[in-house]
Amino acid sequence: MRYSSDHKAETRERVLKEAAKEIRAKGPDNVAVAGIMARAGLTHGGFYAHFASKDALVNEAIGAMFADAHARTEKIDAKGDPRSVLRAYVDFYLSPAHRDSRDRGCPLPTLSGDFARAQPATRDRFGAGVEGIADRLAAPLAKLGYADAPAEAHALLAQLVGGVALARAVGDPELSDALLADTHASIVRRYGLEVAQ
Amino acid sequence: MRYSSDHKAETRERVLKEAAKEIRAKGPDNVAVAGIMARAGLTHGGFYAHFASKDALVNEAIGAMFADAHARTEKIDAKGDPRSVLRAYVDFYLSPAHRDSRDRGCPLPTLSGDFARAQPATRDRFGAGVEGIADRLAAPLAKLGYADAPAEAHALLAQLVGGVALARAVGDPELSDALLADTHASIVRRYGLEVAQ
DNA sequence: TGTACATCAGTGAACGCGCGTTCACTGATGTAC
DNA sequence: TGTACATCAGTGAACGCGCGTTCACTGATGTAC
Repeated sequence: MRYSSDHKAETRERVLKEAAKEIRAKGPDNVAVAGIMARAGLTHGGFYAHFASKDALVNEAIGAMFADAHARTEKIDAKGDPRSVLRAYVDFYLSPAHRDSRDRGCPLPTLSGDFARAQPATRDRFGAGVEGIADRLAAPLAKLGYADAPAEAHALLAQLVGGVALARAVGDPELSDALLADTHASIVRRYGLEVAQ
Repeated sequence: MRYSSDHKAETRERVLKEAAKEIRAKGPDNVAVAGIMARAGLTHGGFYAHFASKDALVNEAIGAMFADAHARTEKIDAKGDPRSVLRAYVDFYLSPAHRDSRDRGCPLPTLSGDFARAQPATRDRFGAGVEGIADRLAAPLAKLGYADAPAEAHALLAQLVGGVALARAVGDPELSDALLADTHASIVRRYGLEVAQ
């Protein structure tokens, strides 16, 4: 069955997208090649026409995950006021909705543990994703007058990631909500984001 | 080979301890029953005389992990001045040494991703560990006059956990060091911990 | 005190299963003539 | 325009391997007599 010239590229893209979702939801070690291919409407045998190995897929999926998360919050940057931008990020990031949708949200809280044990090439890609998100936080922080905005962005990102990571891992729903709310309040207070929104 | 009456309990404890180390280092899905038993000087067949299943072992190992991490930082609480206590925690937590010793450090940065996907019983145990550490941070915060010390402790713990989680996952050593240092500086500034230590 | 037996922590072979990977094959379509 | 062939994305059976779990067995020691 021969297809149009870009059919293969489209299939590859579809597999990558499914992989990016599954990996965020289950972690790289708990997704199976056959499962991802089935989600993409294919059988597992064809996988190796697109990727050299499962590791290679995971590696490439990292880029897709960050791109996906980025696209989801893109319009936030359009708000002019840096305080509003920052507040919108923080509201989204520490929301119960974000906590409860691992497969569509930011890869950092779910996967930093898994990738701490991964190959250097994989960790480099992950690091690039971290810097990408930190840069997006640094922009409004710089506008707000923070002298070392990149450093401030690191500290803020750490808190966002930790808040969601803990809220997701904890069994008790009340504790989970409290972790989100308390982290949120701390950030809002620190950066003077009360009035924004 | 019949042994002294508490021999079995000692063996069980040894297996648990090895499991707690291995799980922190590799994640629950990447440790094998046979491997843990071998580290404990036994063959894998005897495992089920001590634990009902691998899941049960992981469950019990969570308690051992938090107890181990707690023991490692126990003397910090002895410092009287709450500012010194807090500063010592933060110094330890965000140190390169802690980042580089996953198998002996705090379970939160490494395992919150894995346990977000675990059984409710497992997540409840994990949640108890989170609250235990948060309580230890809340004590000095309360002494420093924070009105809602438990909430403040949640926000601080989130930042500590996120900082280490990111620093461990990232490939570039410079970025990793920067994440630790920037997070550390942010906390020191916020809680006025410059003078202490 | 000495002997036969029961106990039970630990051994090691075996099982079933899921998964990553390989490979011979299919069959629709573009291309050469 | 029509026919034979080459291409190649995708199929599905099969492989080897690691792992969780089971189970018949071992053999040192406590206990009953």
